[in-house]
Amino acid sequence: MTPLQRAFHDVLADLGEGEVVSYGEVARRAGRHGAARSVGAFLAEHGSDLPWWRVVRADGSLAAHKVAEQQRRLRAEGVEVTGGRVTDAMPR
DNA sequence: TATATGACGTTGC
DNA sequence: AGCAACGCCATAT
Repeated sequence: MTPLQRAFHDVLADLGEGEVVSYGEVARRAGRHGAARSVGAFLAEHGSDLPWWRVVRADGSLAAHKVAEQQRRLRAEGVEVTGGRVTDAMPR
C-alpha cells in the first residue's frame, strides 16, 4: 500500500450513509487535487471493500459501469437518483 | 526514460 | 443538454 492508496482508502472509509462525493472531491480530501482519475484506478481494485457507490462524477452522473447497481444502492440510502444522475445531494 | 491507458474534470461547440 | 477535445494524475509495460 502506497501512502496515496492509504489516503484514498481513509477518505472513502469515512463516507457516511447517503453522503455522496465526486472523484475529484475524494482526490482533494486526500490531498491530491486533480488526481480524480487515479481515484477511479484505485477503486477499480480496492473498491470491492469500500463504499464505492457513494462516489459519482463531478456532474452527478454515476460511474458508467454498474449504473443500475450503484443507483440501487444509493436509493437504498435515501439518495435521489434520476436518469443516472444524483439529483438531491450536490457533491463537490 | 517513453508510451499507453482509464470508475475523471473542464471547456468549447 | 450532449459530445468531442484536451488536460491531468498515477500505473503498468
